[in-house]
Amino acid sequence: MSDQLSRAFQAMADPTRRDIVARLAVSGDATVGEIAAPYDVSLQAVSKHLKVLEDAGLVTRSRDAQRRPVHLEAGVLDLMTGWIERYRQQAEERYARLDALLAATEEETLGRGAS
Amino acid sequence: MSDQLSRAFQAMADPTRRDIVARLAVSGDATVGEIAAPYDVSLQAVSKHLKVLEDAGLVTRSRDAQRRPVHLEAGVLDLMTGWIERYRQQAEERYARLDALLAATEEETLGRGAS
DNA sequence: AGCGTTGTCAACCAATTGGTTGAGGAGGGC
DNA sequence: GCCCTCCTCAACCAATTGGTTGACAACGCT
Repeated sequence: MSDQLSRAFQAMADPTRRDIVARLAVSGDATVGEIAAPYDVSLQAVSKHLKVLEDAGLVTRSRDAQRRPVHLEAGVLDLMTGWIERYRQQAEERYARLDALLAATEEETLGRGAS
Repeated sequence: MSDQLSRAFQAMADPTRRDIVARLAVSGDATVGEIAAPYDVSLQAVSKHLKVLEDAGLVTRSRDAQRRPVHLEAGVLDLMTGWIERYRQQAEERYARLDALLAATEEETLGRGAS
């Protein structure tokens, strides 16, 4: 689980963390306290979730006095969709080739049947 | 980790499982033995990985005598990219609004400065 | 019927995860 | 200077994960 893609997918595997990402996307930067407020867990637990998101590169934190505003970084999201889309496309191309092959075989069979 | 999206992201968080998905996308259906061959782990470990992928809906297995051909299902991949793209777009729209707001404020400030 | 091949199930193990509580550090406000 | 707010670090805990080995079920072949 050491590479970035693994950390990113791992981070997105938790509903709370996905929810945090969604809120940051919709509402923009927020402090840890604001992020933690809606959840029924300790602030420390949310802080851990943010650390997971940060280690995955999905989020950055700057310093503003004693506040630590959390900012969503879209780059890693693109990394994930890039990976997925790449292989989904490969699968589609393979299906297209398979269909073409089947169609060709079918045609050949029909041709022989007609001769 | 009970909902489908969580299971799907969790499944993709492991490099071995991602590699399996990639191979299925490129080369098409394969048996458990074929899938396990390149890896330096036991067949049982790979079987467990396939179970994770199956529980996530990323893969289906049919029965052909004692073989269990594994087939990639692209639907859940779309589910993942759909989620990600949705919120990435939300973030972009928010940035666009923010930029517009900043530009308007800047213009207003310049206008006042010139008066 | 017996054997080989293919794959799963079960029990176990070490490491990781997601949560808790308690302590403490970093900065502003009085 | 002292406190209050915001947040992180550390230690601990139960549950899950990714791996192992051993047993065995399903099926084709001869």
